[in-house]
Amino acid sequence: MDFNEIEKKWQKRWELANVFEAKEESKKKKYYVLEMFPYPSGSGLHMGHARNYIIGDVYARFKRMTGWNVLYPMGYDALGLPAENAAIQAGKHPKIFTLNAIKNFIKQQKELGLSYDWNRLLKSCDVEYYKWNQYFFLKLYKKGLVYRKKAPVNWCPECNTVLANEQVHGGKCWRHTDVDVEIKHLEQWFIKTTAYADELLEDVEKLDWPERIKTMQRNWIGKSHGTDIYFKINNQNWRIFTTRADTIYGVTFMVISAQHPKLMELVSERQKKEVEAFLKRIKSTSEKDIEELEKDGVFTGSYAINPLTNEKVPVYAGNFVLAEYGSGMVMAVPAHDQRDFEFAKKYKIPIKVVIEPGEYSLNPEKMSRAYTGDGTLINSGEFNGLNNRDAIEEISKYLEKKKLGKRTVQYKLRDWLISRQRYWGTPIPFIYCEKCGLVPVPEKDLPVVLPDDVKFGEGNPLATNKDFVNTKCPACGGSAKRETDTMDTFFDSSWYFLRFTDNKNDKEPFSKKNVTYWMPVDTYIGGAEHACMHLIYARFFTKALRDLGYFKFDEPFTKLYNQGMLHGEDGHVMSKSRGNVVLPEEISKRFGIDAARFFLMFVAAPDKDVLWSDKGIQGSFRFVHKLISLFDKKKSTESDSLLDTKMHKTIREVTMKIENFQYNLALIDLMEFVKFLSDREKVTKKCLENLLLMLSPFCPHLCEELWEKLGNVEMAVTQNWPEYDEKKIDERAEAIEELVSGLRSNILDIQRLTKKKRLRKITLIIAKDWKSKLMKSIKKELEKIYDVGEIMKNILKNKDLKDHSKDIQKLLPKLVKKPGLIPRIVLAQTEEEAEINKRKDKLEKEFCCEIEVVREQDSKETKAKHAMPGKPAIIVE
RNA sequence: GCGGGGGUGUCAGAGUGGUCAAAUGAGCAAGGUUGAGGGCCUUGUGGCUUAGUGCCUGCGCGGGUUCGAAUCCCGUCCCCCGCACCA
Repeated sequence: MDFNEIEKKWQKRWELANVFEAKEESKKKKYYVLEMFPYPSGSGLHMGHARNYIIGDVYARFKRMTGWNVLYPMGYDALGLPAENAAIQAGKHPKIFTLNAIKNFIKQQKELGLSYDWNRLLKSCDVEYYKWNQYFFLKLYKKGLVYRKKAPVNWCPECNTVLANEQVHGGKCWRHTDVDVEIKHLEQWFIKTTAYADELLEDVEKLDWPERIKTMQRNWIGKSHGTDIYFKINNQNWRIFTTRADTIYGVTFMVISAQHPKLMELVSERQKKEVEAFLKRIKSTSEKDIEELEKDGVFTGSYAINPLTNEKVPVYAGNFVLAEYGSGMVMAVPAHDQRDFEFAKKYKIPIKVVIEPGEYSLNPEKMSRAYTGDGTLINSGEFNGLNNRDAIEEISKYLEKKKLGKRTVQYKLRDWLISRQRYWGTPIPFIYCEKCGLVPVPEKDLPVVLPDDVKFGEGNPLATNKDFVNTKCPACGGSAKRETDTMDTFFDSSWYFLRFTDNKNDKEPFSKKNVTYWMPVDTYIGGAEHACMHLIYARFFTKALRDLGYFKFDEPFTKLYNQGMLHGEDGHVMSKSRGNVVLPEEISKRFGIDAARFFLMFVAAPDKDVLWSDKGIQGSFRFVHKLISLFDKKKSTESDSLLDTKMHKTIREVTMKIENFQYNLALIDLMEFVKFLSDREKVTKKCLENLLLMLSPFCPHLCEELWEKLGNVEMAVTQNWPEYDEKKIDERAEAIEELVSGLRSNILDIQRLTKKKRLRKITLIIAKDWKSKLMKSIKKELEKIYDVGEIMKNILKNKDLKDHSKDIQKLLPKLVKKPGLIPRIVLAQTEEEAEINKRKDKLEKEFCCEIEVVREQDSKETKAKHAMPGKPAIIVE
């Protein structure tokens, strides 16, 4: 069988028949499956990406077959820095670079057999898409959710432009490795995400998301209760935020962020040089880099007055204080905060203890680290003796009364800095007019089209394009200049899922009807790396648009599924630079894409990180062949209880497991089913059909092919998912089968161990003591009826049993109040014996010897005593 | 630094209080098939022992809770991921 040929054949047929098209008119209930908006990287798609999409594809296919009207679209987050970097370095225009990359992606994705509705395709670099970015930006502006503020940026004097953190390497420019990056403060556009901080936090509870992602979101929003305290510095009030108002008597210095916009106001003439030198030492704006650095700081020359003690303490500028959080300045209590402690030690600042642990006393001279635990207040004036937790409350109240402070709520979540000084993004639709100031582009003048003809590598490409920059003021008609900042690409990915519901609409971003029908996304699939930023922005956007009246739902993604990462065989993340990339097309050539899909879904649970294995896929390849040869078997129309049991049980298990994303386990069940069918002489057509249908989400091409070979005209993808009948599942038939096959392997074992090729006579002695087997069966039955833990608790109430855990099992039946349960199982003994007798002929034939079946009580053999409960003993002559 | 996740057999990975010496696949070994190899099929694959039952050890390391722990708790070591201008 030529796999690549059948892949092409079915991909074509699916496309021609439009089987994956999502339509709004349907009697079925809608289901929206979505994978996170991929960035079409220039290096194409590797196995790691493939795994992600296949996880979604399996689910979408499964949902379609189980009776849902499924929307499963694909689009590309096409704007962004890598394309622009390529433009600067390789001289390729970002548009050509990106469109090529997308073309490649689509081709590769189609070869994977993914069941997207390609009619819904989106590219965020199309004007038809990004004009709606501008539209929404203006809506948010009107709603008062957009503002401008100075913020620090990386600046390369050589490139004459702003650099992304990514373009800064060790404080130097990525293109000019000997040029120091400077920090500039520029006016930037912000979106007030914090306006929704509370709702974003509260609604986390409503989401059916992995608990760890929810935790990360909560931490990211980082709501904390604290107190604003006013310290006088140079006769001006400076607000500082603290969660530890209880330690205010322990303040021995203050630290202002090195990035604080008003820092220079505090710097005295004498200290100016030193501070400037310090600022130069700190190159990058990135917090990551700051926090990896050692605590570093410099005295500003100013002193702050503690509002409660009236003590004068020095103000330092420091690299470990965040300008963006709280007030950008902290009161430092070295005795009770580790960072403050380290700083104080370094600059020989006094340490003042204000909390006593209780069991022992703290000596500021001898402390090796800060004491951050709870305790009783000392050295704190009238608050001495209070427990420190109560003191937070008391001191805050006191400060409020004296108008020296205020209790507040502080969020770690910051407003979203949305402007980028870059070309390859959505132009921010604003105009600067000398007379009228900042003027929004009127909605009717949208879109502001990104010009193609620009120069890269010398300053900001948009700013140097005269045709773009020079324009007329929409208010007064005078000459004016366009905003040259573009939007963060997270803006694009914050609402793309809405556009999929109505991607061709040129009158509005989406119709209310469609968005109401399809949204919210039922299952959203993507990596945990988006746990904070993208998912917060998208949630924020949804809430903001809801309040603008576009729809009524509060949350965009009902359920979130985090897929794991695929690593290369060397254990590292797959990446071109590591050279451990595995390409789907190469694997497909060797094994067919279905075997690859099978392996990827089989190797581990979809949410786990796994290692690619070239050897491992061999097993999947073998399975595919086994499956194909299964179809050469004789087909029978007659079924039996064992076959029914296996089939219905498999359907039950597989259905449940796919629903829960336990693809790996579902595939094991299917493999075992195939093995079972292969070992039988005849199989029914129904079995084979159901098998194919269940396997079709994983190996769609091959299943279509085999499905057709069975004589079916309608495609497998259009079929309904097989249903199971609980009544047809006969656990006992299975148990007997197990017993007999166990017997067989026992005989084989003996053959091997005795090295006798031919056994003359085998005596099977059926043990009288079936207890153990019985117990197991009983327990299994019990588990269906009771919670086992409950039963154990009941047993434990009987004190005498405490030391006899092994006996507990034996006592289980006594606890069973359900009559009839035990007799039914006891009955099984004789049935099993009969079953063995039935198979005797077959076994004799197989081993070419005589087989005798006796019951234990009939046997004089002493060895019969050792007959294993549950398995017949065997005597070999 | 802060936040999140994870350490299971030769390997990749199931299993998250009891039916566990631990699914499944890979690897390795033996046997069968084959002119040979490959492929395929069967069996085995922690240790000791038995024809079989059994016992010991065992899920990063050290403690604890429990009748019972890979699974829960505490401590500890190591690895991975995110941290706001990468998407």
